[in-house]
Amino acid sequence: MKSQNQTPSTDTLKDRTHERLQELILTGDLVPGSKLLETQVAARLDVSRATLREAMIRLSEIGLLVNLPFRGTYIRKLDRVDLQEIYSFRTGLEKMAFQFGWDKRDLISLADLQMRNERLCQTISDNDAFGAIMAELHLHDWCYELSGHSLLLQSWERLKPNLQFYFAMHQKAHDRAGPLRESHDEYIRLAKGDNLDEMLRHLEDHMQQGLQNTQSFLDTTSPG
Amino acid sequence: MKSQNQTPSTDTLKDRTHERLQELILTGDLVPGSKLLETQVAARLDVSRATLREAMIRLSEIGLLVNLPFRGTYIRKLDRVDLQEIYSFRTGLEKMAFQFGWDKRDLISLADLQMRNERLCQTISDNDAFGAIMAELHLHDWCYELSGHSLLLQSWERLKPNLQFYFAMHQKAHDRAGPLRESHDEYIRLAKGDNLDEMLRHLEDHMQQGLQNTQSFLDTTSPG
DNA sequence: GAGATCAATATTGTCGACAATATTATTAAT
DNA sequence: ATTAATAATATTGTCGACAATATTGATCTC
Repeated sequence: MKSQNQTPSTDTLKDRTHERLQELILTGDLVPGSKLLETQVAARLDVSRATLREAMIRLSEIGLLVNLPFRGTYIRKLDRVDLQEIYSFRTGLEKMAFQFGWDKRDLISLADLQMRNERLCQTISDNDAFGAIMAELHLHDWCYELSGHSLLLQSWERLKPNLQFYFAMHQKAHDRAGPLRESHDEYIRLAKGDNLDEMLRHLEDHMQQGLQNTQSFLDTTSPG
Repeated sequence: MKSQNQTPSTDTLKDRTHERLQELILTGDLVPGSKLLETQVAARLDVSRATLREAMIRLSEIGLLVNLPFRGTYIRKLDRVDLQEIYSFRTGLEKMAFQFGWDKRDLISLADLQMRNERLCQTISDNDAFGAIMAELHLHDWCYELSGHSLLLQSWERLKPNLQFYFAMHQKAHDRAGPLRESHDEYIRLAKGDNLDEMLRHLEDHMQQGLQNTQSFLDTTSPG
């Protein structure tokens, strides 16, 4: 009667703990810069310390947590320079993605892109701030999936939570803070077009604009 | 009398285990594709399973190990497509590094570059294959350090062990397999010059050549 | 009263044992 | 003899306890 190795048990407690802890960080439930007490967090998530520690390692690798041996693990702090690095690196990655994927575009994938943009516009119209963040990231996922480059995709998947972190903090600060409705119009237009260089050049602008938007709230919040 | 928090205990057993295990993989002591039995490896390294597991997670994140939940952890396999991805991604990263660092070059850093190249030539002359691998990687470290971009550097540090892995396997296959003595002459010349575009274009060729060299042995070894 | 020295507490690092799952060996049925 | 079902074994996942280190608090000296 058991499903046996039909479903080969892909879910470990460690993985679920990883997910839930990331959620807690991205929600802002755990405040940036604060120390994470293993016993306390383990109790809150109802897992053992060993399991929690395994989950935390991956978040430390990504950069959402910072681990100091024997000293403790801290939530990443908001920092202007870090944010700039995230964006400049992201720009480079996304340019790579478009270069790798440019010739792989077809009607199906372009229709997919169109859909992702429409979903983004929808969430913005609905005033669903969190949904808009997720929808924007999902829109940008497109080029990485298109590229068919697993290392590139992995790298983006590692970077994404950090972006999401800043987005969430931004959103938490002033609560009308998501992307603008027409912010991706040019992006989509060029992605559908046939001029790669123009697309790459636009990416710089697009990212710069995104950085400005996200960066703005850092002045008001943390003076350092 | 105790040094106290003068030296804030940066060394954990987990970290040393991580290093040693990576060493074992890169030496080819643990054969590609083979399964890693936790009890066995833990005994060999004289650490507990919990400690070993924490060390393995980081190696899995990098890609040197592949973890299947409840099934086990395996040494990465040699694969032609993977190697191509490593190289194409590396090309993109290194182009980024040169773009970020181009204006930061000065006499000191260029002298540093020169020294790294000389050391590489020296190890090649000495027929020190392993040393040559390390020296070549260290030469390429230069541009990432120059860029001053921590995310970019991190990304390179993650990719590097995988390259080293293929280099080591190559070297193990036919044992005269390191980089050629003059392979970096053009690279150095352009890095010292004032034409970024030319440098970037050369990078493509340089990497393509490196790929060809490293890739060659895959045919003879593993047919798949 | 400020600063240093040492004890007490809290927190992280490491370990060995148990539980859950997968793999292998055995048996039974056709 | 081949395949399916089941028992036995091996391996990974998870836990609670102990050891090592850091942090806090108290005591002492000047």
